Amino acid sequence: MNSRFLPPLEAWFAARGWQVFPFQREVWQAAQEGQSGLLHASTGAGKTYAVWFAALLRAAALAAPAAPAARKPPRGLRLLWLTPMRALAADTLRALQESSAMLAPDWRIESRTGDTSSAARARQARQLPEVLITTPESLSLMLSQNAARSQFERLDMVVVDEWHELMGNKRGVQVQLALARLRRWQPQLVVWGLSATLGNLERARDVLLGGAHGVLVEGALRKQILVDTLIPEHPARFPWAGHLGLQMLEAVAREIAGHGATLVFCNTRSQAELWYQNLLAARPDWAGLIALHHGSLDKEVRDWVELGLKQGRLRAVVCTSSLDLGVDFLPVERVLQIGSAKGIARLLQRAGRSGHAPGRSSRLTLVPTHSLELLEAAGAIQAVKERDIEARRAPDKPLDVLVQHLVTVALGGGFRSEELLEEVRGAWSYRALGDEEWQWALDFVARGGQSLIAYPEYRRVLPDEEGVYRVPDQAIGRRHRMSIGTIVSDASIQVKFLRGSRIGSVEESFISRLKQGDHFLFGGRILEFVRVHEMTAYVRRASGSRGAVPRWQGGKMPLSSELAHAALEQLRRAATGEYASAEMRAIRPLLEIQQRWSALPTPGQTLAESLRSREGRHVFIYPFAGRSVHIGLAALLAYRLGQRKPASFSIAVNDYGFELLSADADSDWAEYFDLPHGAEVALFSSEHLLEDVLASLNAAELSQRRFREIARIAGLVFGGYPGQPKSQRQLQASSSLFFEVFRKHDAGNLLLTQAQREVLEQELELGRLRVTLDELRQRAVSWHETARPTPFGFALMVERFREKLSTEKLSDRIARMLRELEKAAGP
DNA sequence: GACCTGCTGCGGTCTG
Repeated sequence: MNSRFLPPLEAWFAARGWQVFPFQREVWQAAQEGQSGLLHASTGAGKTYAVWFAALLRAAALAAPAAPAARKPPRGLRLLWLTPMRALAADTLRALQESSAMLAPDWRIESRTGDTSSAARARQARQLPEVLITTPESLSLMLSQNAARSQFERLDMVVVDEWHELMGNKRGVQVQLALARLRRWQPQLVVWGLSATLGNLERARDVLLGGAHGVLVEGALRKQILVDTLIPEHPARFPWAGHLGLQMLEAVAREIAGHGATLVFCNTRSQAELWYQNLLAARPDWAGLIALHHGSLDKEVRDWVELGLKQGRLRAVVCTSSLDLGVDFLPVERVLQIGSAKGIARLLQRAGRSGHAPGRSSRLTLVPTHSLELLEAAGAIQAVKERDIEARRAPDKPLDVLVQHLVTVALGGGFRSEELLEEVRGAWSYRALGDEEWQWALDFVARGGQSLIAYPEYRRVLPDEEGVYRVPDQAIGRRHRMSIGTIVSDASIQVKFLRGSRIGSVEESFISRLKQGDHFLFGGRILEFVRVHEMTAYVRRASGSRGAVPRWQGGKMPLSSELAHAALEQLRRAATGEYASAEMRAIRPLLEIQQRWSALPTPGQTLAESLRSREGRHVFIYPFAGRSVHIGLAALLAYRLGQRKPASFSIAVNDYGFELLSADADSDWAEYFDLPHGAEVALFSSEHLLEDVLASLNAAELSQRRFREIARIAGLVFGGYPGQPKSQRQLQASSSLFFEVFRKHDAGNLLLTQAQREVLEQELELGRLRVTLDELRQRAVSWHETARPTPFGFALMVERFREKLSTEKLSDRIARMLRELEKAAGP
């Protein structure tokens, strides 16, 4: 490409009254020189950038040496634009088409996800448009076509929008593998990513580019972001625990009434249902002006809500992360976050949903649901000011995604082992893939591994006489294309009115607890359950205002380290009497009770509390490391204490700390924490950490759950044909069958190893657990025997999570039960 | 005196 076309490009923009920013010029310059990179786009919509990039390519195409006069300019795909969401693809397509008359009148600009008619697909199969907007899944599908290579032969540039959303998960790995393939076909390929603010932008660039050289361009437009807190009117009477936060209902309703369109973010779907219902009850005149939006509602319902937001018809929408991304809702003026945002990145993302136009600022208001969240709010506001934002880690060589990719490539023209290995290692996540691991994956798709040799449906890929691996059977190819992707969703039950219109879906377990005639709250309405037929629950509208609320078994996100540290820092200041912010002044009375009865946990000192109650002996410890670390830590300590003296513990955790409870109130195990500094160090040792963690938790059961997802991605378990979903139970049965077969007959199966690794790394956050142990060993323990639960301890006592761990000998247990019986029976 | 968590995203077949 030739840089002399940069000035005309700028003139082109200027003629349309579009401002050109210095960082934009930087991207153009770099891309024209054939460089790849990452643009840190802290503000602005991807679709605007799409126009910039298309303009750049167009200028370059015009600059290329003219084709012989008689010939038409060559057609074919030039720019591939990847977005993580279909809604974004549609939005970007619209923006590009609006400028296409001026930009490139003879270019076709299409989206692969927009028009999925067979005519459109056939046209694209013959000849791709010059600009194609699509998703990671669709790109993989294209790579699975036999003629894939020729479709991409003219490709100049790939841009990955919202890369921060993809890089940390398996969808991002899928993108990495696809890019490695495109780069191999087209070594000059220019790849750019657009990313929101992350704690590790350089790494984000490296992951995208497979470690190859690239630039990082800083988008200079820094949006003003205002974060504040809705302080409870009577902080002293605000609950010490709880997550629903309906005490704030009136205050929230007043906020909504006093401002323009508002998004009300909730952390869970059932919470959103309850808030929507309660807001309507508090302001009946808002019927039709407020709406509900979450991932289990039917697409048609959600589309209606999104349109209403866009057109400015709605005053407020109560939602979950379903509205984190997606098209821009210009009218949104305010964002409310009910309960903990759990992380700074998420908070900024949500804040950015408001004031979505140049020059306008974003405003987010935190709504605490219990007292300690005031502390989190104070920390969050500070962290936002300092832009202390979480990093994202790319998964490390997930073999399920690799196995899927092998079949995709075998379908898309076939591969030779050594060549594909080299290509795969060009993807960041597989840069350290070992030869044995490669051989294992190859063997797995060729024979199904050791234990499945007898089953032809697992011989998915076979080498021909020339050593080219291909898929030998059409049916296998069809099945594979139907299950491409890394998103595994649980089978759920459709909810429909008797007349047939769809409302959404709930989990099977919830419906199975309902009897005919029972009422439940879903989609913002009270429904009466009628019957279940073929994975569909039929309902009718019900009168009344009460009903059970469906619970969905979703992910459990822990408080991020950044936010936890920010909260702990606020405690450090409070310990020295510094209460500078409104949040901290509101929580002051509570923290003073905490200090009076015990002490404040601070970054330099671990607080341990002990309490005797009717339930037994409690120890509370507050490392502020997030709930998943606390689960591992609590189980580990219980295990290590149990090694010294047989005991049985109940465990409770939250994001701030954990509780160990032993029913034996007279036992002296708790005093281990009260010994002179050094005695507890052995408990906090990170020696034999892995063994102890595995021994202390039911790791097999956790792995089995993980394995369900892995089996789906690796293509072991087929989700069923559209319109006839297998029930949850069927899916579980087949994946657990594989799990058992592998464990018994194929212990070296690397998918099993991967399941265990994912549990340790993602569910228990072993790395963070190790860091926490190191911190705990270095800090002094401040030990307090208290007469009653402190504010921090109370929150733990009401946590419902109770995990039994018993290293106690059966006889001791029976003796204890007898003692209790005698006590209960009286003299 | 206080309480009752758990997100999001995509894709596809067959017939005549």
